[in-house]
Amino acid sequence: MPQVKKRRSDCPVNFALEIFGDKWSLLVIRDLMFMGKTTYGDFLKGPEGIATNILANRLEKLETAELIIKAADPDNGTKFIYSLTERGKDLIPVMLEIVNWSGKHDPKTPTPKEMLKQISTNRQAVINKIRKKLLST
Amino acid sequence: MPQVKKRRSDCPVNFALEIFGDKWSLLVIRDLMFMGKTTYGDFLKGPEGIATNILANRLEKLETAELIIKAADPDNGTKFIYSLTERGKDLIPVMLEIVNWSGKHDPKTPTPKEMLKQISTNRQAVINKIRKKLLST
DNA sequence: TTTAATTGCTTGCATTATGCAAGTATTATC
DNA sequence: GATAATACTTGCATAATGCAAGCAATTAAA
Repeated sequence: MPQVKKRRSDCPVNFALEIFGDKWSLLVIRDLMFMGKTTYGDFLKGPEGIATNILANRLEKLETAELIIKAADPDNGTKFIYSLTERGKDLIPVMLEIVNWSGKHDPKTPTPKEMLKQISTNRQAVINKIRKKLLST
Repeated sequence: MPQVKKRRSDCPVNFALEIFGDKWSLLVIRDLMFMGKTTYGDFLKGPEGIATNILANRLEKLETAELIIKAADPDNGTKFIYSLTERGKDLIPVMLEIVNWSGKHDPKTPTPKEMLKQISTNRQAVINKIRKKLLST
């Protein structure tokens, strides 16, 4: 009998946490969403220094949850291209609000004030722009 | 020398994850933000079944991060009242986007369709309403 | 056509975090 | 003074994470 871990509750906050409630998953999403990264090696190079086994584990979990999808690189047989699914792209608003919150409360935030203003006052346009950029990948 | 854990990066997503990037912290925030809960015992009763030591640990961390504040209950010397700080209340947009995302992608979500529509089309009003309710606590 | 490099992992093991059950400290109530 | 309520703390087992090394498949170089 395949042991499927039963969910702790049906609360929507809990639903989300059971998928990406850890210190690494959203960093992979960030790299795909904002940084133009697409490969295992790309993610590994991030400033936080994720371990190889943790990265492999998160990629697998995110793929199982259908937030990302893995495809062979047609130009390079040793590589795989990861990209966001529609479900993954639907996290753009969540991610932007997180960026906004940190921009407001972290004195060391690197996010330009102009960008924070755009997110606050022009939300939908910013979302559309990011989505559009992701289309072409 | 007090060992302060150095941050992994200055990325705003990482900043947020280092504060509430785990499976429990946002559930405490949820209880304070949406459920009208205010005490240790309240949080303990939640449907997810948080362990007593984990709850104590998260309350301490959230207080250290100044997302919540702990105060003696003037009416009951055995109780403490926890509440959201301004910084904590600023997570309302993040939480609403999470609820929205889960509402869209979890077929078992308990959030009424009407509420999801309100969050999508009337965001600021919903945020204001929740903020106002929290004022009176 | 072997040889080396690139890429994406897996494995083993130490450390840390989580989960569970039980116990303690403080204040309030009887 | 004894009991209850509330908010924790502690000890220990299990699980997750972190680190270093190794491996397998494909590509590029000699």
